Amino acid sequence: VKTNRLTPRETTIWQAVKAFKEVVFARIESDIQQASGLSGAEFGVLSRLQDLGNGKLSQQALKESMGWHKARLSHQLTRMEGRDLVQRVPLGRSVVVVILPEGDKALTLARPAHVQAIRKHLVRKVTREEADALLSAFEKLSR
Amino acid sequence: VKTNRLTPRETTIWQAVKAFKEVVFARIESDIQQASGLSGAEFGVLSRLQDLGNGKLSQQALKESMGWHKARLSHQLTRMEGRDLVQRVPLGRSVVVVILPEGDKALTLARPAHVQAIRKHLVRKVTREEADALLSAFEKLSR
DNA sequence: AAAGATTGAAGGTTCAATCTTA
DNA sequence: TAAGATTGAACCTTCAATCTTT
Repeated sequence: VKTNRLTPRETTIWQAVKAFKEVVFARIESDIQQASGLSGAEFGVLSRLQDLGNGKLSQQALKESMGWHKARLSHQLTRMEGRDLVQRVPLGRSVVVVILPEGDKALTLARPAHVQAIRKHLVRKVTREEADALLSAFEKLSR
Repeated sequence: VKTNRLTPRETTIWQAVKAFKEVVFARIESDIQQASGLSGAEFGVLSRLQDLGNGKLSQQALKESMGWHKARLSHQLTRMEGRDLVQRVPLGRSVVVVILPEGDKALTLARPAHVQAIRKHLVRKVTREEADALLSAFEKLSR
């Protein structure tokens, strides 16, 4: 059948999905920001620099690990250099990204906040069974 | 206990949630854009103008129905006026927003694409039971 | 003054076009 | 040339500051 409208049930699902997306991420990122001044994107970049490269990583490797497109990372690094969180070091035709002291300091503040926020706003809010159900549903939906 | 790291299970949940958020919305908005040229935000504004006000709504009412802050709507309307999708009409100290022919045309194309996209990328991918589980989990998480 | 709205800056994201260096 | 990266434009979002009209 050719329909132009969602059923009430479909509408409910769609609304719930939208609300979830907006609310949960906003809360988690807000907690990280309060604790460290870092945005979610900044935290992601800095953690990978520290975890995967001990504070130093090629832009190429950083791009892969974030799953980002080159332009996205480039713009992000430009902003982060402006805030003295990282520094770019040209190397041949590529670039190495290095954490600066400011970035390191902020990351130290952000790490525990990140863990606590995910537990508070996500993990602890559902039972183990509900979490399992979410996981299997998300797996099918993201395929 | 004071921990600085998520457990493997927590990490899995967090990754799944992030993947879900990025993938599902990107797919749905991409389908709408292909069919009509409208972004998700534009589609939201135009649908409400049509559904709630028959093509014409006060900016105030539009803001409420979108659940947006004033600046967000103002910037959005500025862009949409630039694309000739809507027009602002000053009225006392407030503003009435009117759909223009371009907006109406695009909306006609977008509506069926929106419905199909939600079914294709969301509703049909999970069983009824899984959808119920998602709904109850989202309800708890968004509170 | 207060309500309704706009503006500018800063951060984020995507695309296409461009630069740079091996 | 081609890989690695940058740039500019357009869109999106938030915050604080600023009109504007009653």
